[in-house]
Amino acid sequence: MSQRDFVSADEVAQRAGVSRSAVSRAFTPGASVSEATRQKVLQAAEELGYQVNHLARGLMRNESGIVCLIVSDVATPYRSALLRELTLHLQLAGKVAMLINTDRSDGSVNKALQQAIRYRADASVILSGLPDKSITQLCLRSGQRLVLINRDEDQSGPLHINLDDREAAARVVTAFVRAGCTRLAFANSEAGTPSLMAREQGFIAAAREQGLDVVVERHGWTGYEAGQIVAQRLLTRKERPDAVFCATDLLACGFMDAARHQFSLSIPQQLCVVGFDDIEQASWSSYRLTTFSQPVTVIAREAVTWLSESGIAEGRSLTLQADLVWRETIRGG
Amino acid sequence: MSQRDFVSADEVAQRAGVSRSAVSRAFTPGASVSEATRQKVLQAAEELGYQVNHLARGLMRNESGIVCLIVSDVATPYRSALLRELTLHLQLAGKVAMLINTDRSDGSVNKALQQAIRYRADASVILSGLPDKSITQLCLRSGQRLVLINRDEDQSGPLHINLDDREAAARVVTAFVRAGCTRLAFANSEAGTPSLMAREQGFIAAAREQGLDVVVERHGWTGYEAGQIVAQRLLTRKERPDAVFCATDLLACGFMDAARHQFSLSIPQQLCVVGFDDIEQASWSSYRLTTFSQPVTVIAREAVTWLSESGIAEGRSLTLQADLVWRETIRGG
DNA sequence: GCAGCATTTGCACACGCTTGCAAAAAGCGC
DNA sequence: GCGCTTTTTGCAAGCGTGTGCAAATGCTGC
Repeated sequence: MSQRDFVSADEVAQRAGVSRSAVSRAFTPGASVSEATRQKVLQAAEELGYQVNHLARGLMRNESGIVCLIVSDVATPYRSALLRELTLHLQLAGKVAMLINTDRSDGSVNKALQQAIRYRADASVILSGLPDKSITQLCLRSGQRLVLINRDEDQSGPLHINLDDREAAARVVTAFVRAGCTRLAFANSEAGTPSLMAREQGFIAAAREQGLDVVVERHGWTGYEAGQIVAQRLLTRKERPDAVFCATDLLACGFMDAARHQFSLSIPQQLCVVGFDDIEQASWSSYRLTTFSQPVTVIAREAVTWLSESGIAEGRSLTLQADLVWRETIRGG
Repeated sequence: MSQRDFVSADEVAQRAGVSRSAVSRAFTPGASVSEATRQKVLQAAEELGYQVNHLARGLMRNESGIVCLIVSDVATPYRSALLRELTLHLQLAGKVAMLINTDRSDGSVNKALQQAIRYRADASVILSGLPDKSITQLCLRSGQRLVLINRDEDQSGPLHINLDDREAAARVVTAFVRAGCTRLAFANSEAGTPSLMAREQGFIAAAREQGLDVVVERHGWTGYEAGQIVAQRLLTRKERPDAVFCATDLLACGFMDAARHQFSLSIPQQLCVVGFDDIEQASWSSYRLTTFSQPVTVIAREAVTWLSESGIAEGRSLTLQADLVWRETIRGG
């Protein structure tokens, strides 16, 4: 390392002609300092370019101001949108985000949580994967807060934020039926995350209530290519589906592109499609996809207010509704 | 705050029946500990769920392991891809990423850098905006490393990583001319960042060498909608362009969608389009956009190796080439 | 000027860790 | 066993900050 030499409170104190405690107090809202000395301190700090050392402050206050965001596939539209909202709200709350990228294994989530502990993060938000119970217990025992987004599995202690995927899926069935569709299909990936599976199961259950069967096809990881592959499989069946619910907008985009360009199907005339997430691309005029919008802003707001509230925070479970935004990939509406 | 109570090295020492220094050394690679005690320590740590406090370690070692990533518009495809690569490489190098979201103002970049100083980040990587020189000087003086990506303005001290935008732009002109295009246009946003302007100017200059004029249209911020608006303006001219270089893939997507769906133009038969960035959507079969791929992996690797190399790091300037990936929005090739 | 009170200030300890230094232990050759 | 060298260990100081406590200062009303 090169010689590192940040200016410390001592130097500021010396320059301002006060004690070091005065400096500390000048930077602590509500501390007991006269306006006169506070000004002297602030000016000296300004001149020297002093910034409070948050490592040391965190050590003393036992509160680092750091919140870990644990997520895989950051570069995905929905994930990055959620990330944007979270960091934004965190910054507004005076916290700072530490970003940890995981692969799709649960092991890497465990490692990420350990990193969160090492930096004494005030809280961790888990957007992907599911950590071992022993690790989450360790976090909670250490007084670190935990937010699980769309992770389903309920344990007391953390804040759980989930969408009502089953209810959404049921609405899709209704819309398809109303559009006169009879051959329903569900396009999914093999990721098997709680929310994806809930959508699938909710869709099948609601269809059955209408006396309809559902063809399910799953492939790979939840992305554009998977959508194309699944389209390949679904659209070559003798009984070609006339309505497809895609577990994800990304899947839907791949699916629609394949349907149009390889199978020359027109949407929604010959094929209705609904997605989930309302990523930006869903509104592009090549897609105009009818889909459910994830309330990312609400999710972020709820998460941040919960994890930054003072006192001990009770574990809670929050279920939000996803709004169906109607565009043009489904007849009627 | 709830009662926070992380297990400390003392507790581990006590359980393992050794001194606190031994615990510290057991967690310091290359420190002087016998294998026997190290094992005792590691086991005790395991049992208690101990994790080294990196705030305290950072305080002592004068090296926090934190690297700040300063970026606006995280949710944008290119930015999030770069972010993914950076966090990935940082983690491989044993660092951890602190993510700071800025709006498009330079002021917010300054604030972000101050935050980086507060957490005593080992380095900061700036992906958007340009901080005041006084702040960057403060960073350097404090021994914090700085990486500026596509920020152009050269100052000694930081590592600068730039693309050869002008050269790329010249290649586009060549390709357009070879495709028989004569009415060239450039679609840009009003953001005016160095790389966007370099592409614009390089394009104009290269066209002039071929004796061709360029119509330039700029609108709003660099996104999909801007591309649509710019298309509106360019495609209603009496002399309709037959080749458009879009400063960004996102612009190109909006542009193409407008060209096709509102103006019923076919690409590349009636209109050639080239983008920049090679975002994922550029390869989607609705676009199949010919574009330049940003070497995000190389950028991330170079940045991380530079900022984590020991000794004092000389400021450097690195110029990379963007590869032209040929798809189907330009005739010939 | 003085007693009585509220406000401000500095001292010193604590936070959890690393590391130089000297003492203790271990290994080695005889 | 003894002197020697090498390895391991514990002590204690220090990193930069926050904060309780007691001393000091300022203010008020007489």
